[in-house]
Amino acid sequence: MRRLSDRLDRDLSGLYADYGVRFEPRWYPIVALLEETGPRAITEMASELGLTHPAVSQVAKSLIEEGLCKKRADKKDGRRHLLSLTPKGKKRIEQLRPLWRAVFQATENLLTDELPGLMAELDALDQSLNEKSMSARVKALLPHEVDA
Amino acid sequence: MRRLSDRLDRDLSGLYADYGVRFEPRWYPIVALLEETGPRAITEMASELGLTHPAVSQVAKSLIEEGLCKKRADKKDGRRHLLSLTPKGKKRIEQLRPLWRAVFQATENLLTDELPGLMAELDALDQSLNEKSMSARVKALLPHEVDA
DNA sequence: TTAAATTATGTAAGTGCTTACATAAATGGG
DNA sequence: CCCATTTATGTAAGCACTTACATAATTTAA
Repeated sequence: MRRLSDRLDRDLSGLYADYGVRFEPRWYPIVALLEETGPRAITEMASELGLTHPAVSQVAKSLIEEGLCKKRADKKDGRRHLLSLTPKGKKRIEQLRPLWRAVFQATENLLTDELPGLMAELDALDQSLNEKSMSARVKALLPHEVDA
Repeated sequence: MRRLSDRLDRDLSGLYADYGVRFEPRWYPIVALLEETGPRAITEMASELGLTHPAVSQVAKSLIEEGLCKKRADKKDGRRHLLSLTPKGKKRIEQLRPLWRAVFQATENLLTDELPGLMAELDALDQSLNEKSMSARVKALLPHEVDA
């Protein structure tokens, strides 16, 4: 699974350069989330994207340096910083829209035509691990020499 | 997929410490391969495991420092270094055998009971990408503004 | 009201890989 | 035989995350 996901990432990572628009692949999840839902706090994004907050903080810093995002304090909570898209960020998104559409379409085609059950299986794996972690499963099979 | 594989890795990475045996998770693929097939060269292992040769070289160095492996020149090719298990390495493997068995069993149970189609879908994904890369699929859907 | 506990974010350092670069041995063709 | 090309491995640096640590704001409980 890791090899496959690495493979897909590597395969797609050159597309932005080919497309002639400056954009880092790791920016995508955050930019897409901000476009969809508006200004968000670092930990909110981290939680939703399944990353740690320092990872999001680092990407946020990178996006701010590129001018695609800006940060402001949350009036309701002095600890929080809300990240949002700049006009430049929104314009970059519009430039990339056709590329992202093509990626979605290609993914959709692949899943529909060739891998009809993949998403269901991955969701089921997620659920199964929610119910019982892999390590718990392993430990249940071991002689009682390992702490629970 | 990446989140899931990360999740599984993180979940299992504490098992060695819990089990009370000193072993790094990234050693496993190489140690297992050496046990199964005997002494191997760096690039052979890299190719079979889907890693780059520097990655394997780094793990090899780590294993040698731990005393689990040793390296010798290949008599047939003066460039090649064959990595093999030391007696200490073989002993470490025997210590870990019950844990690895439990991991295999847990995996088997999960695949058989809850995710019967997962491996087939992942194999199919691999095949599909062999036939046509994801970026090629995307580019086929784009207006003709991107180099083929 | 105050202090302890919790939560938000930044920074530093580590991890496990990758790509880039370098050197040397082997191979193949003229 | 000689040389250009290919192949094997090591080292350096980069990448995208993680964990650890630190500071500060907010919340909760006494």
